[in-house]
Amino acid sequence: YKNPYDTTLWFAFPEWAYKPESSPGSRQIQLWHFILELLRKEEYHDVIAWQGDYGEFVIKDPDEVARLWGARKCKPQMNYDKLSRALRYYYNKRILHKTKGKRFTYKFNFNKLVLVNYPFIDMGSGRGVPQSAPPVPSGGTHFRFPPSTPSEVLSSTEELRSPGMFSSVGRRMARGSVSDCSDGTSTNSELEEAVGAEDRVGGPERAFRSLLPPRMPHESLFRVYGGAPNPGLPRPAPRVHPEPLSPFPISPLPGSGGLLAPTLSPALSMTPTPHLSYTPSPSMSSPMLGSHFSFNPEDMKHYLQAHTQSVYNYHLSPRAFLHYPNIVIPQPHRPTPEKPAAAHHLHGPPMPLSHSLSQQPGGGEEGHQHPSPFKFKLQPPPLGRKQREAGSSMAASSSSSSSQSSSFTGSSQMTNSLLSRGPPNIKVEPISDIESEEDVEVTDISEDDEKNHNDEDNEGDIFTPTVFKTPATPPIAAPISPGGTRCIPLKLRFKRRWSKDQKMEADGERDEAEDKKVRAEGEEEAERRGSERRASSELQRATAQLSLENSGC
DNA sequence: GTCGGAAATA
DNA sequence: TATTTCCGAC
Repeated sequence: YKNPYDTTLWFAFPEWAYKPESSPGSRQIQLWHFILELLRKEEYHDVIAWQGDYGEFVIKDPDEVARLWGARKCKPQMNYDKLSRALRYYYNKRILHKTKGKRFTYKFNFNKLVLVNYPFIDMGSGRGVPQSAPPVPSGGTHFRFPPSTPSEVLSSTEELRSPGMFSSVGRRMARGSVSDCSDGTSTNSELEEAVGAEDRVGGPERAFRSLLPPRMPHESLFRVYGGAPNPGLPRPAPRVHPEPLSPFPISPLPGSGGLLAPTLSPALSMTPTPHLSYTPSPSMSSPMLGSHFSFNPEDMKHYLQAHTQSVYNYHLSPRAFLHYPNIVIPQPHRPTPEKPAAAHHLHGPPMPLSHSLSQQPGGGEEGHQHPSPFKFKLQPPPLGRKQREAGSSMAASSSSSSSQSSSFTGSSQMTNSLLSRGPPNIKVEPISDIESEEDVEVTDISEDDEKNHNDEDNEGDIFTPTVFKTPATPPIAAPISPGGTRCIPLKLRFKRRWSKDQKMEADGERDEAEDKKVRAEGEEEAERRGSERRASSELQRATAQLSLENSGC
């Protein structure tokens, strides 16, 4: 799958990230996205709401949730039994786990998942928000799902147009987003009903508010995630009004940033280099988002605090913190000369750690030349199931480490291994540790572990922020590729690294994905300009297509 | 209520 | 691939 809108910006992301399915606003919304969507809307608080611990939510009205889900998926026969089965599948993926002893209560493994991808997500909009919910968890990588579908784009567009406003119409639409069959076929009636009920529930403010984490000052949040790498640079003031319609306050859509105002994006224009490395998606740089991450001390401070809190909340081991400082924004080794300078600015916020980053301090990669404390690394695409299986077998046979790496850390380890694999095995923490730390509430860790070891890596870790998983002792590995990476263009480097990994991992699919990435990267540079220009047209196109997509069930 | 295997589905 | 569907077990 390729992002039709902007090939340049997503070079660094794993293939899966670009799949429409991974995109919150996409037509093929995934259940967890949907749940998140409901959770952040006040209208549905009677049906499902955050409760208890950070990331924990209760389905107050299972039937209703099922109905909504069924409506969204155009599965009128949906019921809680089925929905819950789908939820249970998330256990293995580590997207969620069950809170034992509490009926209809589940908990997101935000640390690995949502936070990273949706740093802005509202964990408890207001009431009942788990204090523990780390508002800015990972901050991570700024990774955002690229807008894959026109619908997403549309939503983003709408956000711009009517930010924060909830007219009845708006609400309806919002609702529609939640449970919309798109073409309004059979499920509409239900939707309508719900809408009516919901309408009164929350005003615009609420919706708005809900976007922000309860404890995080808006300012800090926005800033934190802002895309302006340079503190000194002017930040686009525009603050985005998160749209209630979209599940995520800031949609990752390129549409928002890349499409709408690509040129404006600070990241792009101002810091070409960094943006390559650390700005995975256009959204980050998008001005409209207004949420640009800045690395200035204040922001960093906020960010760190938030993150720290979240870590503690998760019962993560302090080790996690150790890595923060190490996180570095990946400096794209762009052949470009400017890069170094830009790199400095980015101190990374303690970013997130997320999948895209690596924790290696020394990473040798690049960034290190600079004092900048943070480094980012790109995470390789998650292994596919095929790979998993294959990998497991391979791993078992080929390397001891592989098993662990594959299973457990997907992100962190993978990253390490792939990107900076000096030493072939980078392993780090035993899975058990990790899990215990991560899954604070998980009841069946043991079970999880077993299963997860295999599955986990692939899927669960996909979302996992590296930081959390970061091994206490990151492999210091080989920061630099044998070939004197520094001089080598980013593209080549990645390619080489990946190639290496591939060889080691022998992964067919993955390879392809990686190759694509590589290409994307390459293209990126070449096309970047074009893409920006293209963006507007793309947007239009996307919008136009929206109608088509909406017709579906 | 919850779990998870198995097969079907798109 | 991500559920959806069905269902037996605890």
